[in-house]
Amino acid sequence: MNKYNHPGVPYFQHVSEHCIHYMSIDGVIFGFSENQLKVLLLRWKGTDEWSLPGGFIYKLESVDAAAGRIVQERTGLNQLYLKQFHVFGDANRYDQADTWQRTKMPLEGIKWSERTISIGYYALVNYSKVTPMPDLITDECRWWNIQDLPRLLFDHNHIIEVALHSLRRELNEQPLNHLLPDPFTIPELQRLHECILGTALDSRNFYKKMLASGQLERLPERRSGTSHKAPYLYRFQETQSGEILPEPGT
Amino acid sequence: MNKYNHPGVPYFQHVSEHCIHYMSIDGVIFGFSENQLKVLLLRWKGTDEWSLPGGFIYKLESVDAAAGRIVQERTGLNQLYLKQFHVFGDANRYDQADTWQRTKMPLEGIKWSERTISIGYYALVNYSKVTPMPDLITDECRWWNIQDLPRLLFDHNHIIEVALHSLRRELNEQPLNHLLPDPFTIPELQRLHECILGTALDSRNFYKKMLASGQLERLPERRSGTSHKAPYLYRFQETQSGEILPEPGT
DNA sequence: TTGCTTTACGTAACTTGTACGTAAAGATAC
DNA sequence: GTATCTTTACGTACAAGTTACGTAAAGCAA
Repeated sequence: MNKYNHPGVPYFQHVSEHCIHYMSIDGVIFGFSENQLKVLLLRWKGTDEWSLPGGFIYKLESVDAAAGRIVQERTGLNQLYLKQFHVFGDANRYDQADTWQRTKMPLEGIKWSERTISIGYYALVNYSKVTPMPDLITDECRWWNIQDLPRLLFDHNHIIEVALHSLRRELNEQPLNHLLPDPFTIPELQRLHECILGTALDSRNFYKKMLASGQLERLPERRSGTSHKAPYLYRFQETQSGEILPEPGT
Repeated sequence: MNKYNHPGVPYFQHVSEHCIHYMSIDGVIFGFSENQLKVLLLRWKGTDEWSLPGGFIYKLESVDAAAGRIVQERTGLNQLYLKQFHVFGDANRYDQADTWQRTKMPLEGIKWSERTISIGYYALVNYSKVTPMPDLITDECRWWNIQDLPRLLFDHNHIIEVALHSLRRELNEQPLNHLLPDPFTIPELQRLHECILGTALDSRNFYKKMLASGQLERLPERRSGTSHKAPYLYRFQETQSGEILPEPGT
Protein backbone atom coordinates (compact mmCIF):
# COMPACT_ATOMS: atom_id res chain seq x y z
CA MET A 1 0.00 0.00 0.00
CA ASN A 2 1.41 3.40 -0.91
CA LYS A 3 0.30 6.95 -0.40
CA TYR A 4 -1.62 7.10 -3.65
CA ASN A 5 -4.11 4.34 -3.01
CA HIS A 6 -4.53 4.48 0.76
CA PRO A 7 -8.26 4.32 1.53
CA GLY A 8 -7.72 6.74 4.43
CA VAL A 9 -7.22 9.63 2.04
CA PRO A 10 -10.82 9.82 0.78
CA TYR A 11 -12.02 9.11 4.32
CA PHE A 12 -10.09 12.00 5.82
CA GLN A 13 -11.15 14.21 2.94
CA HIS A 14 -14.78 13.36 3.70
CA VAL A 15 -14.23 14.09 7.40
CA SER A 16 -12.45 17.34 6.66
CA GLU A 17 -15.40 18.48 4.58
CA HIS A 18 -18.36 17.36 6.70
CA CYS A 19 -17.17 17.02 10.28
CA ILE A 20 -16.16 19.47 12.96
CA HIS A 21 -12.47 20.31 12.83
CA TYR A 22 -10.07 20.13 15.78
CA MET A 23 -12.38 17.67 17.47
CA SER A 24 -12.81 13.91 17.71
CA ILE A 25 -14.41 11.18 19.77
CA ASP A 26 -12.55 8.21 21.20
CA GLY A 27 -14.44 5.18 22.45
CA VAL A 28 -13.18 2.84 25.15
CA ILE A 29 -15.37 -0.21 24.58
CA PHE A 30 -15.26 -2.47 27.60
CA GLY A 31 -16.11 -6.14 27.37
CA PHE A 32 -15.82 -8.99 29.83
CA SER A 33 -14.92 -12.56 28.99
CA GLU A 34 -12.97 -15.42 30.56
CA ASN A 35 -12.62 -13.44 33.78
CA GLN A 36 -10.83 -10.67 31.94
CA LEU A 37 -11.78 -7.08 31.30
CA LYS A 38 -11.17 -6.31 27.64
CA VAL A 39 -11.15 -3.33 25.30
CA LEU A 40 -11.76 -3.31 21.57
CA LEU A 41 -8.81 -2.05 19.51
CA LEU A 42 -8.11 -1.45 15.84
CA ARG A 43 -4.96 -2.19 13.86
CA TRP A 44 -4.18 0.46 11.26
CA LYS A 45 -3.93 -0.62 7.65
CA GLY A 46 -0.54 -1.98 6.68
CA THR A 47 0.94 -1.52 10.17
CA ASP A 48 1.28 -3.24 13.52
CA GLU A 49 0.02 -0.16 15.30
CA TRP A 50 -3.17 -0.24 17.38
CA SER A 51 -5.55 2.46 18.56
CA LEU A 52 -8.93 2.96 20.12
CA PRO A 53 -11.92 3.15 17.81
CA GLY A 54 -12.74 6.77 17.18
CA GLY A 55 -14.32 9.15 14.79
CA PHE A 56 -15.58 12.60 14.11
CA ILE A 57 -18.72 14.63 14.73
CA TYR A 58 -20.84 15.80 11.82
CA LYS A 59 -21.47 19.51 11.90
CA LEU A 60 -25.12 19.16 12.92
CA GLU A 61 -24.88 15.90 14.86
CA SER A 62 -25.31 15.53 18.62
CA VAL A 63 -22.11 14.46 20.30
CA ASP A 64 -23.82 11.56 22.06
CA ALA A 65 -25.23 10.44 18.74
CA ALA A 66 -21.81 10.58 17.15
CA ALA A 67 -20.35 8.46 19.94
CA GLY A 68 -23.19 5.98 19.56
CA ARG A 69 -22.68 5.79 15.83
CA ILE A 70 -18.94 5.20 16.19
CA VAL A 71 -19.31 2.42 18.75
CA GLN A 72 -22.17 0.86 16.84
CA GLU A 73 -20.13 0.64 13.66
CA ARG A 74 -17.32 -1.27 15.41
CA THR A 75 -19.52 -3.62 17.44
CA GLY A 76 -22.68 -4.14 15.41
CA LEU A 77 -24.75 -3.41 18.52
CA ASN A 78 -27.69 -1.07 18.30
CA GLN A 79 -28.46 -1.07 22.03
CA LEU A 80 -25.56 0.03 24.12
CA TYR A 81 -24.61 1.89 27.24
CA LEU A 82 -22.33 4.85 26.66
CA LYS A 83 -20.88 7.34 29.10
CA GLN A 84 -18.97 10.50 28.37
CA PHE A 85 -16.09 10.54 30.85
CA HIS A 86 -13.48 13.15 29.97
CA VAL A 87 -12.28 15.67 27.41
CA PHE A 88 -8.65 15.40 26.40
CA GLY A 89 -7.80 18.91 25.34
CA ASP A 90 -4.12 19.46 25.85
CA ALA A 91 -2.51 21.34 22.99
CA ASN A 92 0.23 18.69 22.89
CA ARG A 93 -1.43 15.42 23.77
CA TYR A 94 1.17 13.35 21.92
CA ASP A 95 4.02 13.65 19.48
CA GLN A 96 2.10 14.32 16.27
CA ALA A 97 4.89 13.83 13.75
CA ASP A 98 5.92 10.52 15.32
CA THR A 99 2.37 9.24 15.72
CA TRP A 100 1.13 10.04 12.25
CA GLN A 101 4.29 8.54 10.79
CA ARG A 102 3.57 5.32 12.69
CA THR A 103 0.06 5.18 11.17
CA LYS A 104 1.53 5.38 7.64
CA MET A 105 -1.39 7.65 6.80
CA PRO A 106 -0.50 10.07 3.96
CA LEU A 107 -2.19 13.28 5.07
CA GLU A 108 -0.11 15.65 2.95
CA GLY A 109 -2.81 16.77 0.60
CA ILE A 110 -5.57 16.97 3.19
CA LYS A 111 -6.57 20.04 5.19
CA TRP A 112 -5.99 18.65 8.66
CA SER A 113 -6.02 20.19 12.14
CA GLU A 114 -2.77 20.99 13.90
CA ARG A 115 -4.25 19.52 17.08
CA THR A 116 -7.30 17.55 18.13
CA ILE A 117 -9.51 17.82 21.18
CA SER A 118 -10.97 14.43 21.93
CA ILE A 119 -14.11 13.63 23.89
CA GLY A 120 -13.74 10.30 25.64
CA TYR A 121 -16.70 7.93 25.94
CA TYR A 122 -16.69 4.50 27.46
CA ALA A 123 -19.13 1.78 26.46
CA LEU A 124 -20.20 -1.27 28.43
CA VAL A 125 -21.10 -4.05 26.04
CA ASN A 126 -21.92 -7.74 26.07
CA TYR A 127 -18.78 -9.44 24.78
CA SER A 128 -20.60 -12.35 23.21
CA LYS A 129 -22.96 -10.14 21.21
CA VAL A 130 -20.23 -8.06 19.62
CA THR A 131 -19.02 -8.64 16.08
CA PRO A 132 -15.77 -6.65 15.89
CA MET A 133 -15.53 -4.82 12.59
CA PRO A 134 -12.56 -2.79 11.32
CA ASP A 135 -13.26 0.54 9.60
CA LEU A 136 -11.96 2.08 6.39
CA ILE A 137 -8.51 2.80 7.72
CA THR A 138 -7.89 -0.37 9.75
CA ASP A 139 -7.21 -3.99 8.91
CA GLU A 140 -8.28 -5.67 12.10
CA CYS A 141 -10.57 -5.14 15.06
CA ARG A 142 -10.26 -7.34 18.11
CA TRP A 143 -10.43 -7.54 21.89
CA TRP A 144 -7.36 -7.03 24.07
CA ASN A 145 -7.04 -7.82 27.73
CA ILE A 146 -6.76 -4.57 29.60
CA GLN A 147 -3.85 -6.07 31.52
CA ASP A 148 -1.53 -6.50 28.56
CA LEU A 149 -2.15 -3.77 26.05
CA PRO A 150 0.52 -2.87 23.52
CA ARG A 151 1.87 0.64 23.19
CA LEU A 152 -1.00 2.37 21.39
CA LEU A 153 -1.10 5.20 18.91
CA PHE A 154 -1.82 8.77 20.03
CA ASP A 155 -2.37 9.07 23.82
CA HIS A 156 -4.74 6.13 23.84
CA ASN A 157 -3.00 4.23 26.63
CA HIS A 158 -3.64 7.26 28.81
CA ILE A 159 -7.25 7.56 27.68
CA ILE A 160 -7.89 3.93 28.61
CA GLU A 161 -6.37 4.51 32.03
CA VAL A 162 -8.62 7.50 32.65
CA ALA A 163 -11.65 5.53 31.41
CA LEU A 164 -10.87 2.67 33.75
CA HIS A 165 -10.42 5.05 36.68
CA SER A 166 -13.75 6.71 35.88
CA LEU A 167 -15.50 3.36 35.67
CA ARG A 168 -13.88 2.33 38.95
CA ARG A 169 -15.12 5.46 40.70
CA GLU A 170 -18.64 5.15 39.28
CA LEU A 171 -18.77 1.37 39.61
CA ASN A 172 -21.76 1.22 41.91
CA GLU A 173 -23.87 3.55 39.78
CA GLN A 174 -23.15 1.90 36.45
CA PRO A 175 -25.34 -0.78 34.87
CA LEU A 176 -22.77 -3.56 34.90
CA ASN A 177 -25.31 -6.04 33.55
CA HIS A 178 -24.38 -4.68 30.10
CA LEU A 179 -21.01 -6.39 30.54
CA LEU A 180 -22.42 -9.73 31.65
CA PRO A 181 -24.47 -12.52 30.12
CA ASP A 182 -28.19 -12.36 30.86
CA PRO A 183 -28.81 -13.81 33.33
CA PHE A 184 -25.55 -13.96 35.27
CA THR A 185 -24.30 -15.48 38.51
CA ILE A 186 -23.01 -13.71 41.59
CA PRO A 187 -19.52 -15.19 41.14
CA GLU A 188 -19.46 -13.77 37.60
CA LEU A 189 -20.47 -10.37 38.94
CA GLN A 190 -17.75 -10.64 41.55
CA ARG A 191 -15.06 -11.46 38.97
CA LEU A 192 -16.17 -8.39 37.03
CA HIS A 193 -15.95 -6.16 40.09
CA GLU A 194 -12.51 -7.58 40.83
CA CYS A 195 -11.27 -6.92 37.30
CA ILE A 196 -12.50 -3.33 37.37
CA LEU A 197 -11.19 -2.63 40.85
CA GLY A 198 -7.99 -4.59 40.40
CA THR A 199 -8.31 -6.19 43.83
CA ALA A 200 -9.57 -9.49 45.21
CA LEU A 201 -12.87 -9.42 47.10
CA ASP A 202 -14.16 -11.70 49.80
CA SER A 203 -16.88 -13.78 48.20
CA ARG A 204 -18.95 -14.11 51.39
CA ASN A 205 -19.07 -10.36 51.94
CA PHE A 206 -19.68 -9.74 48.25
CA TYR A 207 -22.72 -12.03 48.33
CA LYS A 208 -24.10 -10.28 51.34
CA LYS A 209 -23.64 -6.84 49.82
CA MET A 210 -25.17 -7.74 46.47
CA LEU A 211 -28.20 -9.41 47.99
CA ALA A 212 -28.66 -6.57 50.48
CA SER A 213 -28.66 -4.03 47.64
CA GLY A 214 -32.08 -5.29 46.63
CA GLN A 215 -31.30 -4.76 42.95
CA LEU A 216 -30.92 -8.43 42.13
CA GLU A 217 -33.65 -10.85 41.28
CA ARG A 218 -32.86 -14.52 41.71
CA LEU A 219 -34.11 -16.94 39.08
CA PRO A 220 -35.08 -20.51 39.95
CA GLU A 221 -32.41 -21.99 37.64
CA ARG A 222 -28.71 -22.43 38.25
CA ARG A 223 -25.72 -22.15 35.92
CA SER A 224 -24.72 -25.71 35.13
CA GLY A 225 -21.48 -27.18 33.88
CA THR A 226 -18.90 -24.63 34.83
CA SER A 227 -18.37 -24.75 38.54
CA HIS A 228 -18.44 -27.28 41.35
CA LYS A 229 -21.62 -26.24 43.06
CA ALA A 230 -23.95 -24.76 40.45
CA PRO A 231 -24.55 -21.09 41.25
CA TYR A 232 -27.98 -19.44 41.01
CA LEU A 233 -28.75 -17.14 38.10
CA TYR A 234 -29.67 -13.50 38.68
CA ARG A 235 -30.98 -10.48 36.85
CA PHE A 236 -30.86 -6.81 37.76
CA GLN A 237 -34.27 -5.50 38.63
CA GLU A 238 -36.00 -3.34 36.03
CA THR A 239 -35.13 0.00 37.67
CA GLN A 240 -31.46 0.30 36.70
CA SER A 241 -31.52 -1.40 33.34
CA GLY A 242 -29.84 1.59 31.66
CA GLU A 243 -30.87 2.08 28.04
CA ILE A 244 -28.90 4.09 25.55
CA LEU A 245 -27.28 7.09 27.17
CA PRO A 246 -29.16 7.78 30.40
CA GLU A 247 -26.83 10.71 30.90
CA PRO A 248 -26.93 12.81 34.05
CA GLY A 249 -26.30 15.84 31.88
CA THR A 250 -29.28 15.86 29.61
CA MET B 1 -26.62 50.68 20.20
CA ASN B 2 -27.32 49.44 16.71
CA LYS B 3 -25.95 46.67 14.59
CA TYR B 4 -23.29 48.83 13.03
CA ASN B 5 -21.38 49.82 16.14
CA HIS B 6 -21.90 46.80 18.36
CA PRO B 7 -18.53 45.85 19.87
CA GLY B 8 -19.49 42.17 19.61
CA VAL B 9 -19.04 42.26 15.86
CA PRO B 10 -15.26 42.66 15.84
CA TYR B 11 -15.07 40.27 18.80
CA PHE B 12 -16.94 37.51 17.00
CA GLN B 13 -14.95 38.20 13.85
CA HIS B 14 -11.75 37.73 15.84
CA VAL B 15 -13.10 34.51 17.36
CA SER B 16 -14.25 33.22 14.00
CA GLU B 17 -10.79 33.73 12.62
CA HIS B 18 -8.59 32.49 15.45
CA CYS B 19 -10.65 30.12 17.54
CA ILE B 20 -11.99 26.64 17.03
CA HIS B 21 -15.41 26.64 15.41
CA TYR B 22 -18.45 24.77 16.72
CA MET B 23 -16.94 24.77 20.18
CA SER B 24 -17.01 26.92 23.29
CA ILE B 25 -16.30 26.87 27.00
CA ASP B 26 -18.79 27.89 29.68
CA GLY B 27 -17.64 28.63 33.19
CA VAL B 28 -19.78 28.21 36.29
CA ILE B 29 -17.89 30.31 38.80
CA PHE B 30 -19.00 29.45 42.31
CA GLY B 31 -18.55 31.87 45.18
CA PHE B 32 -19.77 31.84 48.76
CA SER B 33 -20.84 34.85 50.78
CA GLU B 34 -23.42 35.68 53.43
CA ASN B 35 -24.32 32.00 53.75
CA GLN B 36 -25.28 31.85 50.09
CA LEU B 37 -23.79 29.94 47.19
CA LYS B 38 -23.41 32.33 44.27
CA VAL B 39 -22.48 32.22 40.59
CA LEU B 40 -20.99 34.99 38.50
CA LEU B 41 -23.18 36.11 35.58
CA LEU B 42 -22.89 38.63 32.76
CA ARG B 43 -25.52 41.00 31.38
CA TRP B 44 -25.31 41.38 27.60
CA LYS B 45 -24.80 44.86 26.21
CA GLY B 46 -27.98 46.86 25.85
CA THR B 47 -30.19 44.07 27.22
CA ASP B 48 -31.56 42.64 30.46
CA GLU B 49 -30.43 39.18 29.47
CA TRP B 50 -27.88 37.26 31.56
CA SER B 51 -25.57 34.40 30.77
CA LEU B 52 -22.63 32.47 32.14
CA PRO B 53 -19.17 33.76 31.35
CA GLY B 54 -17.80 31.86 28.40
CA GLY B 55 -15.41 31.99 25.55
CA PHE B 56 -13.62 30.17 22.83
CA ILE B 57 -10.52 28.05 22.41
CA TYR B 58 -7.63 29.29 20.30
CA LYS B 59 -6.61 26.81 17.68
CA LEU B 60 -3.39 25.82 19.41
CA GLU B 61 -4.47 26.44 23.01
CA SER B 62 -5.01 23.73 25.64
CA VAL B 63 -8.64 23.50 26.68
CA ASP B 64 -7.76 23.79 30.36
CA ALA B 65 -5.71 26.88 29.59
CA ALA B 66 -8.62 28.41 27.69
CA ALA B 67 -10.95 27.79 30.63
CA GLY B 68 -8.41 29.32 32.99
CA ARG B 69 -8.02 32.36 30.77
CA ILE B 70 -11.77 32.88 30.54
CA VAL B 71 -12.38 32.65 34.27
CA GLN B 72 -9.33 34.76 35.03
CA GLU B 73 -10.54 37.57 32.80
CA ARG B 74 -13.90 37.78 34.62
CA THR B 75 -12.56 37.45 38.15
CA GLY B 76 -9.08 38.97 38.11
CA LEU B 77 -7.77 35.89 39.92
CA ASN B 78 -4.59 34.23 38.73
CA GLN B 79 -4.77 31.30 41.15
CA LEU B 80 -7.95 29.33 40.82
CA TYR B 81 -9.40 25.89 41.05
CA LEU B 82 -11.11 24.70 37.89
CA LYS B 83 -12.80 21.43 37.09
CA GLN B 84 -14.10 20.20 33.77
CA PHE B 85 -17.46 18.60 34.52
CA HIS B 86 -19.47 17.94 31.35
CA VAL B 87 -19.71 18.45 27.61
CA PHE B 88 -22.99 19.81 26.32
CA GLY B 89 -23.11 18.51 22.80
CA ASP B 90 -26.75 18.20 21.77
CA ALA B 91 -27.37 19.37 18.24
CA ASN B 92 -30.29 21.47 19.53
CA ARG B 93 -29.28 22.67 22.96
CA TYR B 94 -31.60 25.69 22.81
CA ASP B 95 -33.69 27.72 20.41
CA GLN B 96 -30.97 29.50 18.47
CA ALA B 97 -33.09 32.07 16.66
CA ASP B 98 -34.86 33.10 19.86
CA THR B 99 -31.71 33.19 21.95
CA TRP B 100 -29.55 35.20 19.57
CA GLN B 101 -32.40 37.62 19.07
CA ARG B 102 -32.55 38.14 22.83
CA THR B 103 -28.83 38.93 22.90
CA LYS B 104 -29.33 41.68 20.30
CA MET B 105 -26.06 40.53 18.78
CA PRO B 106 -25.90 41.29 15.04
CA LEU B 107 -24.19 38.20 13.65
CA GLU B 108 -25.38 38.54 10.08
CA GLY B 109 -22.08 39.33 8.46
CA ILE B 110 -20.04 36.91 10.54
CA LYS B 111 -19.20 33.33 9.62
CA TRP B 112 -20.80 31.63 12.60
CA SER B 113 -21.45 27.99 13.51
CA GLU B 114 -24.92 26.53 13.17
CA ARG B 115 -24.45 24.86 16.54
CA THR B 116 -22.00 24.94 19.41
CA ILE B 117 -20.59 22.17 21.57
CA SER B 118 -19.78 23.57 24.97
CA ILE B 119 -17.31 22.21 27.51
CA GLY B 120 -18.48 23.03 31.02
CA TYR B 121 -15.99 23.95 33.73
CA TYR B 122 -16.78 24.97 37.25
CA ALA B 123 -14.50 27.17 39.33
CA LEU B 124 -14.31 27.48 43.09
CA VAL B 125 -13.18 30.98 44.00
CA ASN B 126 -12.83 33.18 47.03
CA TYR B 127 -15.75 35.62 46.79
CA SER B 128 -13.96 38.47 48.54
CA LYS B 129 -10.92 38.31 46.24
CA VAL B 130 -12.93 38.52 43.02
CA THR B 131 -13.28 41.73 41.04
CA PRO B 132 -16.14 40.98 38.64
CA MET B 133 -15.35 42.37 35.22
CA PRO B 134 -17.64 42.41 32.16
CA ASP B 135 -16.18 41.53 28.77
CA LEU B 136 -16.45 43.17 25.37
CA ILE B 137 -20.02 42.10 24.77
CA THR B 138 -21.48 42.63 28.25
CA ASP B 139 -22.34 45.66 30.36
CA GLU B 140 -22.29 44.16 33.80
CA CYS B 141 -20.76 41.28 35.73
CA ARG B 142 -22.06 40.38 39.16
CA TRP B 143 -22.85 37.61 41.60
CA TRP B 144 -26.26 35.97 41.77
CA ASN B 145 -27.57 33.71 44.47
CA ILE B 146 -27.91 30.25 43.02
CA GLN B 147 -31.35 30.07 44.62
CA ASP B 148 -32.92 32.88 42.62
CA LEU B 149 -31.39 33.01 39.17
CA PRO B 150 -33.24 34.68 36.32
CA ARG B 151 -34.05 32.86 33.12
CA LEU B 152 -30.65 32.81 31.42
CA LEU B 153 -29.60 32.90 27.79
CA PHE B 154 -28.79 29.68 25.92
CA ASP B 155 -29.14 26.55 28.08
CA HIS B 156 -27.21 28.12 30.91
CA ASN B 157 -29.79 27.38 33.63
CA HIS B 158 -29.35 23.73 32.75
CA ILE B 159 -25.56 23.98 32.74
CA ILE B 160 -25.59 25.49 36.22
CA GLU B 161 -27.82 22.68 37.45
CA VAL B 162 -25.45 20.05 36.09
CA ALA B 163 -22.47 21.89 37.59
CA LEU B 164 -24.13 21.99 40.99
CA HIS B 165 -25.01 18.31 40.82
CA SER B 166 -21.41 17.48 39.87
CA LEU B 167 -20.06 19.57 42.74
CA ARG B 168 -22.52 17.89 45.09
CA ARG B 169 -21.39 14.43 44.04
CA GLU B 170 -17.69 15.31 44.29
CA LEU B 171 -18.08 17.43 47.41
CA ASN B 172 -15.76 15.42 49.63
CA GLU B 173 -12.95 15.33 47.09
CA GLN B 174 -13.05 19.02 46.18
CA PRO B 175 -10.87 21.67 47.82
CA LEU B 176 -13.68 23.71 49.32
CA ASN B 177 -11.20 26.02 51.02
CA HIS B 178 -11.10 27.90 47.72
CA LEU B 179 -14.65 29.04 48.45
CA LEU B 180 -13.93 30.15 52.01
CA PRO B 181 -11.93 32.86 53.74
CA ASP B 182 -8.50 31.75 54.94
CA PRO B 183 -8.67 30.72 57.71
CA PHE B 184 -12.27 29.71 58.18
CA THR B 185 -14.43 28.35 60.97
CA ILE B 186 -16.22 25.01 61.16
CA PRO B 187 -19.65 26.69 61.16
CA GLU B 188 -18.69 28.51 57.96
CA LEU B 189 -17.64 25.22 56.39
CA GLN B 190 -20.92 23.70 57.51
CA ARG B 191 -23.00 26.50 55.93
CA LEU B 192 -21.11 25.90 52.70
CA HIS B 193 -21.79 22.18 52.76
CA GLU B 194 -25.44 22.90 53.47
CA CYS B 195 -25.72 25.33 50.55
CA ILE B 196 -24.13 22.87 48.15
CA LEU B 197 -26.14 19.91 49.37
CA GLY B 198 -29.34 21.86 49.84
CA THR B 199 -30.03 20.20 53.19
CA ALA B 200 -29.52 21.08 56.85
CA LEU B 201 -26.79 19.22 58.71
CA ASP B 202 -26.45 18.46 62.40
CA SER B 203 -23.69 20.71 63.69
CA ARG B 204 -22.51 18.21 66.32
CA ASN B 205 -22.08 15.41 63.82
CA PHE B 206 -20.54 17.79 61.31
CA TYR B 207 -17.90 18.84 63.83
CA LYS B 208 -17.07 15.26 64.63
CA LYS B 209 -16.76 14.28 60.99
CA MET B 210 -14.60 17.24 60.02
CA LEU B 211 -12.23 16.81 62.95
CA ALA B 212 -12.04 13.05 62.39
CA SER B 213 -11.09 13.60 58.74
CA GLY B 214 -7.68 14.77 59.90
CA GLN B 215 -7.50 17.35 57.11
CA LEU B 216 -8.10 20.35 59.33
CA GLU B 217 -5.54 22.23 61.33
CA ARG B 218 -6.83 24.31 64.21
CA LEU B 219 -5.28 27.72 64.79
CA PRO B 220 -4.96 29.20 68.28
CA GLU B 221 -7.15 32.20 67.39
CA ARG B 222 -10.93 32.43 67.22
CA ARG B 223 -13.20 34.37 64.88
CA SER B 224 -14.41 37.35 66.95
CA GLY B 225 -17.39 39.61 66.55
CA THR B 226 -19.82 37.59 64.55
CA SER B 227 -21.28 34.90 66.72
CA HIS B 228 -22.17 34.34 70.34
CA LYS B 229 -19.38 31.98 71.28
CA ALA B 230 -16.33 32.77 69.18
CA PRO B 231 -15.49 29.76 66.99
CA TYR B 232 -11.96 28.52 66.38
CA LEU B 233 -10.26 29.21 63.09
CA TYR B 234 -9.09 26.34 60.86
CA ARG B 235 -7.04 25.68 57.76
CA PHE B 236 -6.95 22.68 55.49
CA GLN B 237 -3.69 20.80 55.82
CA GLU B 238 -1.16 21.21 53.03
CA THR B 239 -2.00 17.94 51.25
CA GLN B 240 -5.25 18.89 49.55
CA SER B 241 -4.62 22.53 48.85
CA GLY B 242 -5.46 22.10 45.15
CA GLU B 243 -3.54 24.45 42.89
CA ILE B 244 -4.59 25.31 39.38
CA LEU B 245 -6.22 22.35 37.68
CA PRO B 246 -5.14 19.22 39.52
CA GLU B 247 -7.14 17.25 37.00
CA PRO B 248 -7.63 13.52 37.33
CA GLY B 249 -7.38 13.30 33.56
CA THR B 250 -3.90 14.61 32.90
C1' DT C 1 -28.20 38.46 86.78
C1' DT C 2 -31.27 35.99 83.63
C1' DG C 3 -32.25 34.14 79.32
C1' DC C 4 -30.97 33.18 74.61
C1' DT C 5 -27.97 31.60 70.87
C1' DT C 6 -23.89 29.42 69.24
C1' DT C 7 -19.90 26.64 69.82
C1' DA C 8 -17.50 22.49 71.49
C1' DC C 9 -17.47 18.02 72.89
C1' DG C 10 -19.79 13.59 74.51
C1' DT C 11 -22.81 9.32 74.60
C1' DA C 12 -25.92 5.77 72.79
C1' DA C 13 -28.30 3.39 69.12
C1' DC C 14 -28.00 1.98 64.63
C1' DT C 15 -26.07 0.89 60.10
C1' DT C 16 -22.42 -0.52 57.27
C1' DG C 17 -18.14 -2.90 56.39
C1' DT C 18 -14.62 -6.50 57.34
C1' DA C 19 -12.83 -10.97 58.98
C1' DC C 20 -13.62 -15.49 59.11
C1' DG C 21 -16.48 -20.19 60.07
C1' DT C 22 -19.10 -23.82 57.91
C1' DA C 23 -22.31 -26.83 55.54
C1' DA C 24 -24.30 -28.22 51.01
C1' DA C 25 -23.60 -29.21 46.07
C1' DG C 26 -21.09 -30.70 42.49
C1' DA C 27 -16.58 -32.35 40.25
C1' DT C 28 -12.50 -35.20 40.47
C1' DA C 29 -9.43 -38.94 42.30
C1' DC C 30 -8.91 -43.36 43.99
C1' DG D 1 -18.81 -46.10 45.36
C1' DT D 2 -16.35 -43.42 48.61
C1' DA D 3 -13.16 -39.90 49.80
C1' DT D 4 -11.37 -35.46 48.72
C1' DC D 5 -11.39 -31.04 46.86
C1' DT D 6 -13.41 -26.79 45.10
C1' DT D 7 -17.08 -23.61 44.86
C1' DT D 8 -21.35 -21.79 46.40
C1' DA D 9 -24.55 -20.14 49.97
C1' DC D 10 -25.40 -18.40 54.23
C1' DG D 11 -24.05 -17.17 59.15
C1' DT D 12 -21.61 -14.96 63.22
C1' DA D 13 -18.48 -11.62 65.54
C1' DC D 14 -16.25 -7.51 65.68
C1' DA D 15 -14.80 -2.81 63.94
C1' DA D 16 -15.85 1.44 61.75
C1' DG D 17 -18.83 4.85 60.37
C1' DT D 18 -23.39 7.31 60.65
C1' DT D 19 -27.26 9.29 62.97
C1' DA D 20 -29.83 11.04 66.94
C1' DC D 21 -29.64 13.72 70.70
C1' DG D 22 -27.66 15.60 75.57
C1' DT D 23 -25.06 19.28 77.69
C1' DA D 24 -21.80 22.67 79.34
C1' DA D 25 -19.07 26.83 78.19
C1' DA D 26 -18.80 31.31 75.83
C1' DG D 27 -20.63 35.37 74.37
C1' DC D 28 -24.67 38.66 73.43
C1' DA D 29 -29.02 41.07 74.86
C1' DA D 30 -32.46 42.38 78.12
